[in-house]
Amino acid sequence: MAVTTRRPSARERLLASADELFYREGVHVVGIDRVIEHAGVAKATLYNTFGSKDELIRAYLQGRHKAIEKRIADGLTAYASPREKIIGVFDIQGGRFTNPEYRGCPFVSATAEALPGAASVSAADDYRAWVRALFTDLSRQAGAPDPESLGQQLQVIYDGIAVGMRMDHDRTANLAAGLELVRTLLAAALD
Amino acid sequence: MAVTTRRPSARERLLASADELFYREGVHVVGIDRVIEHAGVAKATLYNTFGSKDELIRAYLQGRHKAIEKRIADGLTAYASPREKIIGVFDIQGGRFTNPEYRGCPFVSATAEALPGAASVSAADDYRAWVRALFTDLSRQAGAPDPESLGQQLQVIYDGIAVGMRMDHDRTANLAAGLELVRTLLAAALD
DNA sequence: TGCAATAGACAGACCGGTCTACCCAGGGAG
DNA sequence: CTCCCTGGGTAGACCGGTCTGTCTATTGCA
Repeated sequence: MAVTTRRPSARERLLASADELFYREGVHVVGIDRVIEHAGVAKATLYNTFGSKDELIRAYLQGRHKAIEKRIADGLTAYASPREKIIGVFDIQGGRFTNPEYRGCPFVSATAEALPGAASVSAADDYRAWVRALFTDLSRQAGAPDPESLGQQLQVIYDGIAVGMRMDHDRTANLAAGLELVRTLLAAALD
Repeated sequence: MAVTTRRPSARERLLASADELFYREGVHVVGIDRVIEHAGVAKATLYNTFGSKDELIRAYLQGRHKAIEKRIADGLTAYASPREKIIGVFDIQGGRFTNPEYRGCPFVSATAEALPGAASVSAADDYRAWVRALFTDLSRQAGAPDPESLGQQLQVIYDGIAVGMRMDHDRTANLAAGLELVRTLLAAALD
């Protein structure tokens, strides 16, 4: 009954390798050679599959985006009201943030020193638009009088937590402060 | 009566060049050769003066730190109460944030892909400790029941605004959301 | 005369990307 | 069943360029 364990394709191994190395050490620091060596894939295969390092970075970020989307979509089913779902987003992501392997928002890191036209920039744009739409939609469903404004404020908190989680030593205090901030904001905007 | 316009020292020119290039394009992207060329200084002088690129980055970040400290200290004299001073920090920094040349928090950018022992990391630690102390002290003076918690929440907002300012297109909405968030938070924590 | 600063060659490593040559499993065709 | 071909993958040399950092030799000024 065991499923035949198919060896992952070269593309899958490349993406897994890029995801691990790019996130842990940074897209600029990690070179192509290390990605292919860690994936056990030839260099020509990388360039046949992705075309350039920039496109590999894009694929890596899009994978992160999809994973976050799925994690939040799955996690939010456990929360009932829109208001609880907003808290839920921070709870779900907070679980990731407290992971010792958390290295900050991959989109913030990848675009920190990116050139204007880089693939990472457009991938980050897509991600941030999705986050904002998520918060704005939930705010609207929760009956906020100005859902755009509330959504943007929630994103400010979301970003602030992620930055503090990467740069500060006391992650617990940071996350707690962010959650407290969310509760205060919701009480003021919805009650 | 004109002050004799002394030519800036090599150290000063190097720091000014590093500040401009490192901030605009990033500490990893900009190489030593561009820094010295823009400063009009020989490479050997750079290494005699700073010892390494890492130490030049540290000096660049320390200069940013001092400049922010001075700008806020000067600006805050225009605000009377501690509570107004808290708003004042965001007003003062918000003026920088809306500058079209704003490229995000230099400490966030410089440490985005830094190796664990890099000079940028310790410089960023110093800066963040100062920001937190600033917010915590003002919160205490404002009579907050839990100044540490309020200070940390203010830093979350501070970070979130900076990230949004770098990554989003609509900076005005981002800054407005952050300021609104600060007012809501202060009303809840101090009233 | 002495010292700091200069220009610039140089070293050694690494970068992204290209290219050649080879291997080998799978699937028709005979 | 066997043969052959195709196509994806592999290994790794190689390219031009850039990186940080060192060193030499020279210049200009006090």
